[in-house]
Amino acid sequence: MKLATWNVNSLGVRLPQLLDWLAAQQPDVVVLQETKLTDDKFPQAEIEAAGWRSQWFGQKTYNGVALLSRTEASDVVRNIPGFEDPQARVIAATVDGVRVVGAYFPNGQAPGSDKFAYKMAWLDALRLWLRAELARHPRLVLMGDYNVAPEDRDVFDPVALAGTIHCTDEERAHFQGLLGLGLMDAFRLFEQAPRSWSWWDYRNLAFRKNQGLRIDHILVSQALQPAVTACQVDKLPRKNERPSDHAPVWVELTG
DNA sequence: ATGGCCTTGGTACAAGGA
Repeated sequence: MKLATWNVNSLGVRLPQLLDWLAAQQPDVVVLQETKLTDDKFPQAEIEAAGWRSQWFGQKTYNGVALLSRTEASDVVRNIPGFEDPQARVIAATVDGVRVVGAYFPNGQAPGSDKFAYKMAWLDALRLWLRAELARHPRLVLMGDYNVAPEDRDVFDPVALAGTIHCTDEERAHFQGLLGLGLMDAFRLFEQAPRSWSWWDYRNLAFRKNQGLRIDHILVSQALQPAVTACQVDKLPRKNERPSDHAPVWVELTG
């Protein structure tokens, strides 16, 4: 079973690239972030014609998430239950016995800002909800755009970017809090090339210079960890014409 | 050359992203 996450930075713009990638990679489950589409604009017909079912949850201009699957998804949840949020950031469902949580974590803009405070509150709510979700569904995967670089080795210039957004101690403590629920960073279960990133700024020739951050993650529950056989960032779509600034990340599970 | 952005809404350029 192959599960993937990709921040497409506008599904309206990136749909052809998504369909190409689905055809090439044949994932069983994909979560998307930053679809930037209201629900009436979601391209369900095109995705279904390619062979994937869809669940989606969007809004105008900003945010928006979706969950695509080969088989039908059940028990779909949109956003964090009990956390009032005008922003469409979470979609969760059960697919083939795995609880899949797809999330677009808030950016946070800058430490000390209102948006940073929202990010912290959102992260608190996410962790509380996931604790209960894990009790109900031991086989769980949390994947998406976390907007957190967990360690210095996930940052192209950790000295220059120390304490800046994605790299603050508060954000990293929240990431550790998720690990504290019994989740594992699937990417770090395997030997990886140094300077592996999932996002490169559109500016400054960042992709060509490989100056990026690893902020898109796949965390797997303890019950699933023995089943994980591979986890990789697929840099190829970042080389497309008009790419998303994020690359997809995927994980392979046996069974 | 030692730096160079992209998307949306809306039709100029501000806001947001990371």
